[in-house]
Amino acid sequence: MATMADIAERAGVALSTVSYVLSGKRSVSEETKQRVFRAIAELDYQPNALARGLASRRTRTIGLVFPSLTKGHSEMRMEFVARAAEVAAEHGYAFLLWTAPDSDLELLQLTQQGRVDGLILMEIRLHDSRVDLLKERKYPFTMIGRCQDNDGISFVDLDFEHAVATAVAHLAELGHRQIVLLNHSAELLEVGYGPSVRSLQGFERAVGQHGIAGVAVTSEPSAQSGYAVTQALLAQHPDLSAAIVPQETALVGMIRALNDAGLRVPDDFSIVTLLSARQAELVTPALTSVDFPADEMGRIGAELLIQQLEGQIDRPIQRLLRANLTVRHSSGAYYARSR
Amino acid sequence: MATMADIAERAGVALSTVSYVLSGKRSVSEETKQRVFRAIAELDYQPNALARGLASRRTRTIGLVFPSLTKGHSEMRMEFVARAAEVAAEHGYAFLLWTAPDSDLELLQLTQQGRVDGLILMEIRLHDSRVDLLKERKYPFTMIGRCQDNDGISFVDLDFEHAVATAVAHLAELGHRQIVLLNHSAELLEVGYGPSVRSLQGFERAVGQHGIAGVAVTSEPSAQSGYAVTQALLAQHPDLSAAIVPQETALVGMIRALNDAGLRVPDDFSIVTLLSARQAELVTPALTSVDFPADEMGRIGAELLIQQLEGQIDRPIQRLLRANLTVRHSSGAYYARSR
DNA sequence: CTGTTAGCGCATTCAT
DNA sequence: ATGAATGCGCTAACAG
Repeated sequence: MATMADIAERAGVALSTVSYVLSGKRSVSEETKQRVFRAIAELDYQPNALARGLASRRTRTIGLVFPSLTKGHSEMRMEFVARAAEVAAEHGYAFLLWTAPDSDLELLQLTQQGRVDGLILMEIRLHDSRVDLLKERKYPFTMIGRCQDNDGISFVDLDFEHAVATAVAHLAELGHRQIVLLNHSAELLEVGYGPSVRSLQGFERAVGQHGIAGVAVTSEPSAQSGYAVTQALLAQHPDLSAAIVPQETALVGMIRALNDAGLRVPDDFSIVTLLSARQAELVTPALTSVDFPADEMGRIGAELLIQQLEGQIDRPIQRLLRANLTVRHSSGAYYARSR
Repeated sequence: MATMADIAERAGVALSTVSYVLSGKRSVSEETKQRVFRAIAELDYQPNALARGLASRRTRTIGLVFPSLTKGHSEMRMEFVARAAEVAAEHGYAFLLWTAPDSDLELLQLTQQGRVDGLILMEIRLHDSRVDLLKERKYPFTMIGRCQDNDGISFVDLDFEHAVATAVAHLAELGHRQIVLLNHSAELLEVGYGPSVRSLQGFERAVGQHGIAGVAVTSEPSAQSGYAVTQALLAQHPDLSAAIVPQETALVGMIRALNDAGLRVPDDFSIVTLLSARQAELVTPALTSVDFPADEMGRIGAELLIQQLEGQIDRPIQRLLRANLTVRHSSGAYYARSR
């Protein structure tokens, strides 16, 4: 493998000149440039990223701390990842996927290994020790999600309160008087997982404003759990006629429980999902949804980090996105209109 | 940030001794070891991965070349990625996600930058120039998928012929006399995308063996396309009573087209999917599926590469997995049994 | 405009 | 069992 020294020798210039031709950090005569470029082409030279990183103290690599699979990865999370990786590449950055450290210590170690210039964090809790850690060390990072206190941190998040309120308003307008929020797992709510907590807050406020009855329950992320929870709900609240469901797995269980109870969706029971458009398209029957802008969040998360690393911003940028509600119908006529 | 020199000074030993304590590549007295470890703890030292990689010519990082989002990423692909990343971490490797280079040149450059020790390739075609390229350069890599000729290359792949044949057998046994394969897009078939080609081969052979009529069509990966293709199918082949569907998006379109035509799934029309268990669980109504072992393939893909990098194998390992058929029912009773 | 040189932080060879 | 010294391939300060 050719090195910079090989190029310098072949082009008959100093090693540093090759470096400067490549970086453009000082002017080089056109003729010299051409000689260098020719040598590079002839020797099929490609700069060594490690040596570059070591000398410049910049790796041009960003990392994303990725929640472990075993916790049940949602399609949404993967949309963040895929889009963030793509954006990184567009900006000339490599993308390191780091499965979630069990302890904050491991996260700290990652930051000390010099593999990446900065990190994207996701699955943020209202009070998150990882955030405190990185903040204290002044390590560059952005969040997909947000804490309670976000002073000095760039993030992109969905306005869950608004999203759920939108769903409630839609159902209230359809005439529903008693609706349920099938929230994420009880565990997530307890540890202060932002989306869970804020969805619940938005739900309670909105049902109050619309003067309708609201029941909030949690479900594990599985069809089994969604099925069981729905059965219990139907028994306890026979007047329920609609649900807001922010998770795909429990949603499937709910639909089957309703069907088994003789209720057809959406004729006898309305459901509004909170899913990415990609996911919502895959649900049968077609359901109205508040569209979680997952790829947009992945994109912005990566862009904010890169901007921060390149000193393009002097203070944190905090983006709180609002999701739109898309009314979907089960009939194939839908396809004709949506084309 | 503490460096090895800091540790050496604090422990009162040579820099190289610290290195050897860490690597264990030569014996060090117990007492010296302890002094070094204490210094490491006191200074919160963490080795710099770049310097290590530069000096040792091993990064302990593997890369996965990831098909671009714009081509429509399937849940399956993300399962490969997530599981491979997890396995890498378990083995102490970092995991670089590289969005698919448009050209082979870019792939070549990646291998020359020294960022990774080896690559995992996916979305393999029967004749794949990327594979030829890496093979020619003797660059370490493994495939999730396989080519026509796989001499000297480790891979893990699903036996698609067998998978589709299993589905055909199941449908034949149920009494179906005319069935359709709703294959991946025509484009993928044309470029020789392995799963498409092999699924088709398995389908044609199996329908022949069972003496039933088989119709093979392609669909773009969208509900719209699945809907349109199904409408055309029903018009041209009124005796069709079952389908084999290896993609989730077209599947949704097919189900809706059937419903709009007054056909209920699975009562009036049988569908066997070829999806990961994770995906299949999310389909409503519940459908029998040949379970694509996506995470297993991600795991093996990563493990084969790491074994190869660590010299644990002397010749290629080629794993062709067989998928099992899971019979699913729409009733909630299913949950009770599957628990 | 260009060349020389000193590190970046570590692994490893050569000494002892 | 340990130290000293060299170099991995590059960036950037220094020198002209």
